Amino acid sequence: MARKYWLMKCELEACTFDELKNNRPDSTGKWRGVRNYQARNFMRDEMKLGDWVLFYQSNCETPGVPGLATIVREGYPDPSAFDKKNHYYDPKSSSEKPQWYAVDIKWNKKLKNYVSLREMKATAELEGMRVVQRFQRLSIQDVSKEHFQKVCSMGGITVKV
DNA sequence: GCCAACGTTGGC
DNA sequence: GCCAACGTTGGC
Repeated sequence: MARKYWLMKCELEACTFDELKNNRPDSTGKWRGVRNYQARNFMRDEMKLGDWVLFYQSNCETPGVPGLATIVREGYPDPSAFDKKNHYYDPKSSSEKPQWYAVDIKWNKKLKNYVSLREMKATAELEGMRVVQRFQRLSIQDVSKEHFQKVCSMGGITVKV
């Protein structure tokens, strides 16, 4: 099956890209707390081991992509939805009938140059990419191979895709 | 099942 | 901190 490419948004205060590398066991982050059905479906149905991820930082001074990650655990029921004390607790979700899913991602490679959203918007080849569209709030987005490669080359690295 | 109200996202 | 857009909720 063909490998897929994704963009995952993370707010800076949640976890920076460097923190993912240095502060997490095995440089692996558990992507939990997503409460949007479209993003849920991507995690539950489509993200596969080894898929590439553009790690995107939102809600900060210079939104953009600092680096790459890979999927190391495919969709599994999000445990934070079962935990009453958790901010993301959802009574509609149960282990018998989970509503929400999570994946784990692993730090992979830092781009030589940070690729800002502003640059991406100014790049003709990235036209049509979800993230450059105004008011695009989806936190997990599918990315075409061409767009993925373009962002990597803007970041100063080449990746075997 | 419509749709107004509300909450959240996220760039600027 | 503003505010447009959009997903979700809930009354009817």
